[in-house]
Amino acid sequence: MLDDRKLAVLRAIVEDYVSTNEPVGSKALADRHNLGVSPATIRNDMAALEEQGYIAQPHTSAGRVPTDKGYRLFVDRLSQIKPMSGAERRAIETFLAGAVDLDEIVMRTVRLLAQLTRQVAVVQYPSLTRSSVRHVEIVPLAARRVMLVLITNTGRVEQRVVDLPEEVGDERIANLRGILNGCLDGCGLSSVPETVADVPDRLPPEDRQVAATILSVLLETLVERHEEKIVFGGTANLAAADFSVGLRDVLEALEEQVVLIRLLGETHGMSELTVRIGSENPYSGLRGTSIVAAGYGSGDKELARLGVLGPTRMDYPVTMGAVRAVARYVGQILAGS
Amino acid sequence: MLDDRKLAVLRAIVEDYVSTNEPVGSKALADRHNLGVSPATIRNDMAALEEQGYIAQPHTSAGRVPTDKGYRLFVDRLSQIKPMSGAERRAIETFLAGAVDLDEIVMRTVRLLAQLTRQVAVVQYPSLTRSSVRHVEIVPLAARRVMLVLITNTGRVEQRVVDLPEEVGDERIANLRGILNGCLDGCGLSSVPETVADVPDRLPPEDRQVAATILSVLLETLVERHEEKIVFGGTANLAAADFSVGLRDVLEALEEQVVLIRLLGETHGMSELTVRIGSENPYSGLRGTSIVAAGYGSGDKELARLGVLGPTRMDYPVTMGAVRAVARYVGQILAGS
DNA sequence: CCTGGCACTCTGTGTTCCCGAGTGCCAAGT
DNA sequence: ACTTGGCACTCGGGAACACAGAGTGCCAGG
Repeated sequence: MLDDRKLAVLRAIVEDYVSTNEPVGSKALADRHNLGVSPATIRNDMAALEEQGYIAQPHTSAGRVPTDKGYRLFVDRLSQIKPMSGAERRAIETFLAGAVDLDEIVMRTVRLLAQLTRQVAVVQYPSLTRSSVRHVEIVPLAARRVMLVLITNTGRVEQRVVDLPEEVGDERIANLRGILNGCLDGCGLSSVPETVADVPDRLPPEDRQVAATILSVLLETLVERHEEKIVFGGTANLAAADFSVGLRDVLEALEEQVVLIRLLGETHGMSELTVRIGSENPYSGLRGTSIVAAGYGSGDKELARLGVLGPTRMDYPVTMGAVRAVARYVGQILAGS
Repeated sequence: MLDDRKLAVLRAIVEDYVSTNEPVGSKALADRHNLGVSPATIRNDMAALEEQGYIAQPHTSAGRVPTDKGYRLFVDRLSQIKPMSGAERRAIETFLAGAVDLDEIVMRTVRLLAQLTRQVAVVQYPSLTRSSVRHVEIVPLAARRVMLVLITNTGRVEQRVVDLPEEVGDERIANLRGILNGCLDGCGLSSVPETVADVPDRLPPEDRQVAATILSVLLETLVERHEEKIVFGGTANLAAADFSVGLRDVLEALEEQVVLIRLLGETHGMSELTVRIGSENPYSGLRGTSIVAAGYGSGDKELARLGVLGPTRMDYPVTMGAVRAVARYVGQILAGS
């Protein structure tokens, strides 16, 4: 059905179209790639490819353009991820290593991805639910007010101010803090609720009310922040890539956390690249854009995802290489800090 | 030089141009506003206004368009800030009040501003340098590693991991924490360096090395984060306002923290609105855009600034009203939390 | 099954033309 | 002295049109 030459033609079409941004005709193909056959033959192949929906012509008697289906085949079978050069790798490593805290790691990652791919970068903060407790701190602020600080093993810090029902002295706070850290240290965040369930019972009766208040805020924090935090950058690259579809929709989508999360997609296993091409992706405003995403994490646990978003007409091999490389290095940095 | 009627004509031109986005001619002016004079008279006035640089015509025999100078005069003398309606105020208040921590306050403020003004919103985090210490926490993470957490009175939290030169037991940490909080509580961040200068001397000799390490990180945090944090949102509104100048430049400027900071401008006193029109602003990529900014803070101290950025052709009275209102409410929320 | 040739079909571009909005100026009116 | 109507002029932008060029599909011959 699709012999090797037809596939080669498709590959050539994708590559040329990506680099020239113009519909590509049979003659140009014969010239620029040495396929060893004449334009007429290529035309026949193109007719077959079009027949099966891999390419299309914008108007009669214009060159051909890959369809989403065509890109899909290209990504799955015709292209090879282009690895980063040694110099690039070192640059990535040193750039990321300069970060002092999680916020900065994430921020730098966004910049790096945007710059490497010349596209919009999207990075999700390491998931709260999949990480574990490193420390819980209760800081007295006023007589009846404390600040609850939760530090995870990924370096993420959540803080919340809690108003207490009564005045509580420092030593009682210290006691509660000790108990909490005792039972929560290293505890996976998803199992925090059951772990702390019996804490009030272990306290003297007069402290239970206070403990319950603090615990409820703690649990609330976990739940509310299940809504994962995502940042993006490099939108200036959108303006350069003259978008077929209005980029207003794209910008709107980017500002919708919910959409963004769904875009990065479900977990598909560590360092596994997910590519969503044009209409494959779940949000209608993003027809005409593709997403290349990967999971990252420390060790073998995927903590979150990152990726880039760009026009369907993008250089997939290079983009995929960059995303994969960045995902790996971020994982390393995270594990090392 | 500029009698009342000429000013009225200028005002009418600005208003019409803002609402229609088309050069406005003498006839249209006479029709839409009852200036009580004929188009011919208006033409004379327009000639005078053009002579003095308040308006210009894009091409010969087209209508007139306000120049930056024209907008400036309009803002300074011809317009009145449009206050928010009661309903809008209540909406702002409740929307902001729902935030649980500083990050969320800032994020919500950005959304709010963007939505109210249909422009790009820019919000600076409350300045570290102008706020004061609420609490310093030192959390042991491992034998030779602690996390330093700095909480300011504006709710901002900075954390940093510190590697210690030697193992330090919990009680020594607690001691240091006590001393730090004792002398830093309520201390303005800018005076932290001198305040902690003598802390090592007050410690037993064996702790001095550790204290010095921690203090140096603390000071470093203050300095590094002097680079203020700024977030923005509502870029989708840029696409709607068909920008004369390429919006690529605008997006680029927005992603440059440094530029953004300069855009919001210097302190001009609390709740004072700063308007930068087109070429008045310091970054060449933003010709054709105006910035409306205001300071906000709790009490009478300006902590940071916020504002919006949009095309020069914007509805200044409404925008200024929205920015001022939001700045006030954010200040209130901040003071109350 | 490949290839060269050929007729056909479009799009995009350049040209021309013309309409209309808007101006500047002038002379007359108040 | 200012306002007003009249008038000639200018220029941008849209419509109509023609045309070159790129690209295609098909066919007959190798």
